[in-house]
Amino acid sequence: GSLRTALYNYLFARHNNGVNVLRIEDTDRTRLVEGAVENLLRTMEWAGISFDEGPTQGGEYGPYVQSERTEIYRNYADELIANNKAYPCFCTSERLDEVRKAMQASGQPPMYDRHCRNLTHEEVQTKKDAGMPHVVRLRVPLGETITFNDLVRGDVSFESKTIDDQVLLKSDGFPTYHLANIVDDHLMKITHVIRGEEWLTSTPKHVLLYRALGWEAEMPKFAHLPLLLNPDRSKLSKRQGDVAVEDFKTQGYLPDALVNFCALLGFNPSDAQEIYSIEELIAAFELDKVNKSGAVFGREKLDWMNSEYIRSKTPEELFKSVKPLADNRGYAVSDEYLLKVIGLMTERVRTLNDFVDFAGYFFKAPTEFDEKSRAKNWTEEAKQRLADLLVLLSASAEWTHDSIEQIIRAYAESKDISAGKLIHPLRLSVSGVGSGPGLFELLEVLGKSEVTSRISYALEHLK
RNA sequence: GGCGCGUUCAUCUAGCGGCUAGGAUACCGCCCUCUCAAGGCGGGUACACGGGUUCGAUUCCCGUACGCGCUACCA
Repeated sequence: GSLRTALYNYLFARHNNGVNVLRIEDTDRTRLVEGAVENLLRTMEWAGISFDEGPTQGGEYGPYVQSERTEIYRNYADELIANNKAYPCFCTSERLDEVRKAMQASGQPPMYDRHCRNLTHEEVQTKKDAGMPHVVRLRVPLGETITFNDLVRGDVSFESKTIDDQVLLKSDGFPTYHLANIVDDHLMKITHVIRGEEWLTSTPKHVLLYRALGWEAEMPKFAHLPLLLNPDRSKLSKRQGDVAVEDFKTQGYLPDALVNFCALLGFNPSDAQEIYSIEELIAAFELDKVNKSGAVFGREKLDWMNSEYIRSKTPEELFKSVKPLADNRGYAVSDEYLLKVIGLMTERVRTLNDFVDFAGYFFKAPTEFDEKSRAKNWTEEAKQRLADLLVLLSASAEWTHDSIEQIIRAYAESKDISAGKLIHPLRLSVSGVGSGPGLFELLEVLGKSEVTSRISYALEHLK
């Protein structure tokens, strides 16, 4: 989901010759994860999403990491209090919990009861002097209708009485998302905020904040993207399978394919084309072509698209991605050999991993054999013929798919049987499975000595 | 519960008052064929429901149902 959001921001910025800004919103100290930023940066780079301003590239409006900007937020919080737009709140989280429970029990929406909203200066001072921890809350005006225009959804309205007196500054001195976001968007001269739909109901709070700070005129435009959904239509989450971007990488998906696929989840340039280069996506991207309803992240179409991208590449291009996978599995083969395997398998795989997982027989002689094919093809008669063929193949001076085919077809003709009667058992004996690339090509790539030894092994061990 | 957003094939979607409702994935069948894959051809499946507005609604309006999101000192 985050990848898709980042992608749309990127596409929108590039389409409009704008500036794509990366800001690290790390204001929750309880959820800090070691290396998360580096991981994010790596992921974005892999996906081909670049930024013009941010923690690594810098920019006019830095720092781009919120935890380095706490002073700024505190100053604005103070300003808001001074202007009576916000107020300190000394309620403990225990009290807040009780209030919420009580309201829920009586059928009320669980909101803050605004207990500290009207504290006098003296009361505030006394509590501060006593060292009581406090937060800063937005003084939400009562009885107003807040309307804003969303670039995806049109006008959206909320009644201010349904909006909580949002916490802006936490008791640890860090801002919440709401304060930090508005302050930074303003200071960094953000023109467009493109984010997930889960933020839609927070937006009136943000509008109120812009007003309270006197910035409403320069408020950015909002675009709330439809959510990406699990197959059960709940918000896409890691709890239901591997959906972190790194997981797709390790599962052998090409970044271009993932990006292409994600781009088309919620956006469509409105013709029949499915495969889009990033340049085409940038050229076609318009916010008003973005859908309003959530999209199920379906794996089948991604698989298809990935196979399309794989097929569009040459063996040489695929080599550098496949080689490490082969190495990882301990398959010590020459580059030349691996290149040939890739050539034979390209149109049969859906992911990069399939090159090595799906066709292990290229790297290791089979010791187990597909039962279905065995039952069907491994007859006494077939074994007899394979023994003959083994002799013929061993005697062959040439070893190309053409020469192999000639030998096999000639033998079939001499026995007055169809070539299939030889091909199927032969495939089973050398690959252990009943399907795969054309047999003659397969035998050529495997090489003469490997083929003859595998046939011998099968003849001896396969009953 | 409250508030908000949404609703075209199983899935991703096209459609922006008049179409036999189009494409893609998946699925099924046929062709090709040594198998698989690819490719070619063909097939089935959708406008949530009820009211309006209109000569005419998938399209505009209202309601209902359903789904999802938010409702934290998380983002």
